[in-house]
Amino acid sequence: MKSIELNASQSLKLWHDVSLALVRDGNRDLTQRQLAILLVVYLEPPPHTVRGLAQYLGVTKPVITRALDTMGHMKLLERRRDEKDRRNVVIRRTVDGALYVERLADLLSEKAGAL
Amino acid sequence: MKSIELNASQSLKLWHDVSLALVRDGNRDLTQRQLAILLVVYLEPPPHTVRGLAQYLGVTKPVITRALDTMGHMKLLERRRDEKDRRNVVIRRTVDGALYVERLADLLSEKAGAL
DNA sequence: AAGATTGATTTCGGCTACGTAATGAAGCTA
DNA sequence: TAGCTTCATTACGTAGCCGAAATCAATCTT
Repeated sequence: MKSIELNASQSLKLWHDVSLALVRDGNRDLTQRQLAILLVVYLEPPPHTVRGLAQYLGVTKPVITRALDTMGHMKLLERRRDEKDRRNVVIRRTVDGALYVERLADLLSEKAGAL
Repeated sequence: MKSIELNASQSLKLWHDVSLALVRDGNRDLTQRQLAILLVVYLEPPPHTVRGLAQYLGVTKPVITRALDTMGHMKLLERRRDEKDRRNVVIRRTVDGALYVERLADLLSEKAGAL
């Protein structure tokens, strides 16, 4: 496995390179908040609820609801009622979302390797 | 100097951690595009023009103009007429902008170190 | 000097996200 | 079962960014 040494200046360059690649790809779909939410759902252990995400990210619940609307429509994740307590909505991963995150990881990996 | 080994999964976690920190800080000011523009200005050698940035980032010129309006108002960078060819606008760094980028670098460094 | 070209900005109508507050729906309590 | 509490969503008015096309200013061409 390829690996690198990473210092402050290089991590900044990594952020620059990846941001640049995302912008060039026309990746205007997700806001910073939406991407953060997506990563939490895919990198933190489930279950995820609206309230939980809102609290974890330090934003209001409508922010989460709207992000779920948008990303749900993109099929990047999925809402499901919690059958144990039907007030809750459980956010679940999807195949498309997993692919999206995987592509981001590939991009990061590629840019990190090029440092 | 602290340094780490970075693979695909870890770089993804780094992105997650930094995104999360930015969202939690209420860092809702800059869009992904704006941040990308800012980093280009601060990490790539000058001079930077509207046309040059637009071409480099693969966006239209009005996108750059508007981003400069916004970030100029935040004092993150500065417009200046090019005296050699007064059609051009040269984008210059500012103290506030440098501090902003530096804080991002610190954040990245901190999160990278914690991996 | 007239017209074409180049660089940046402004205008336009449209879309998306925002925060706050109100509403809806489910579960809990007494 | 009536009334709180909790979770999520919707409503509402505001603000910002979008792309495309029009405009403005400076320079170049001939």
